[in-house]
Amino acid sequence: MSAKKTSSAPARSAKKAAAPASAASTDGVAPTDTSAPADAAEQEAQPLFSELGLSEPIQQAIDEMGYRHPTPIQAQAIPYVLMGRDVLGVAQTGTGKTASFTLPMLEILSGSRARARMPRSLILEPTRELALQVAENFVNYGKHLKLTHALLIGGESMAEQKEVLNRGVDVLIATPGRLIDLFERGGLLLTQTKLLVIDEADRMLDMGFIPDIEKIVGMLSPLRQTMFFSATMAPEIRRLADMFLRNPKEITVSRPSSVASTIETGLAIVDAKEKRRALRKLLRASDMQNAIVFCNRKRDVDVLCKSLIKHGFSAGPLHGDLAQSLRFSTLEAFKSGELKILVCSDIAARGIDIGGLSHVFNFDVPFHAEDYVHRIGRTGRAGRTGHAYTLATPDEEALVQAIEKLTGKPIPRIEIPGVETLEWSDEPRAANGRRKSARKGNAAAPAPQQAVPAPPAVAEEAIPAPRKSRRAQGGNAGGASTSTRRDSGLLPSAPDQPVTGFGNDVPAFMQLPRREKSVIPADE
DNA sequence: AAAAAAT
Repeated sequence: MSAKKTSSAPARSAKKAAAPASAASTDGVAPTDTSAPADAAEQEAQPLFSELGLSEPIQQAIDEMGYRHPTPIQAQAIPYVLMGRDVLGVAQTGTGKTASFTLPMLEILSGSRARARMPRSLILEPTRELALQVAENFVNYGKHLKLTHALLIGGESMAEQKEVLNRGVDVLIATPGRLIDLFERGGLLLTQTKLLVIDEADRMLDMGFIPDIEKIVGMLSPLRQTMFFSATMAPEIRRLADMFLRNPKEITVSRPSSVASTIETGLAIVDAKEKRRALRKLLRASDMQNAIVFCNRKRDVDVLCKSLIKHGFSAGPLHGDLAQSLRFSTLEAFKSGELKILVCSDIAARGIDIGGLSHVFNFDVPFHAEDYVHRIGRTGRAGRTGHAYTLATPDEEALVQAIEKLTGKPIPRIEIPGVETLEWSDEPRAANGRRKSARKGNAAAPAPQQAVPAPPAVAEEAIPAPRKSRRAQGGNAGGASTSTRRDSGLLPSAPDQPVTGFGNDVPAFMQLPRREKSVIPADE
């Protein structure tokens, strides 16, 4: 999204506060070579939006937003989407991914009008914030078109959303939960939805949304065009793509800039009780424009944010337990520059695109190493130098090692003046407590299972046996009328299926419920 | 362990 991003920052700054317009590559497109000077001849060689086949109203909106050159994923994906092809995009936020589907979708949809309750296109996003971001994109690029959109997300009045749906929308942007909810209440028909976007598929997977997504895709016509985006192509994601897409054009774009070259990192080991003070020192020491501070827990977000405000910082909280209206207004205030510090959970670790972020602070070391990469990836975009500092406590060596192993390089240790720097502790720490319960589990598991009277092999065969015998009964010509009726209602068919195994004569002990669960001592 | 998403 470098073209989009770099020009969106000044656009915002015009509205509100000062975003540093220091970017060397202000008009930059291909982020692959950030060191190259913005040479005039080179610029000529870059593709132009006007060559992509978008119609006048859309082109005009692009012009007005100050973009001339598409990013690599935009240049590659837009023509294929316009052709009606499915697209599999391996790209993350920061590459211009969103516009690579919103622009051609607007083009395709601009031909006709929506009908009541039947959205013509659907975009699935993992978080509400991302859904809002996509909606903004539609508003911006679609301002010279008469297309309607609806944002279908949780935490907001359903009545209003239903109202909009009833009038008919061209674009439906949704998080999975609310969409399914509304569908099940009958407020929505997806049979006419011929364009589908599944965004951030890898994150949907992490968040356990895939069953929901499968359900939603099942509501759509198989005669649809699908665009599927993911930052990674793990085997599981590949499997999903194969399931949802037909003959897709696969487009892979690399990260806008390598993390290493544009992000200056640092890590300080401090006492847990000193973390808030250490963070304040860091915040005051750095020439910070705006910063995100990540915490691992929602309640720590609240506590830390309050503390920062008390110490005179311009800070606002963001996590999933806050009211939706507050989530959006806080994010807006941060984007506009009104708020300098966003204290948040991992809700904002991925995807959210905030231009010109100068600093990221990890108040806690993230539990998963990949989250570290996602978190610090919020800064150092578009060729600018970003800063990412992490506070660790002495017992978090393992977490930090995991990060350093993943990124392939150590995080330079830093000292914070006035705060004592500690060493990693060599105490076995929490592992002790866990080993205790593990031992308990290991010792408990085999013994009670052997205590179950029937050997497992027999017990498993015993399960289908009663069903078979009942089925055989139902097939009996002169069976009792009541049981015949009941059985014919319960059992699918094949009354003449041959009786196997024990037939009607099932030994009584085998019909007893299996007991092994109750045998395991409940001492946890 | 935590976070996200439906009420």
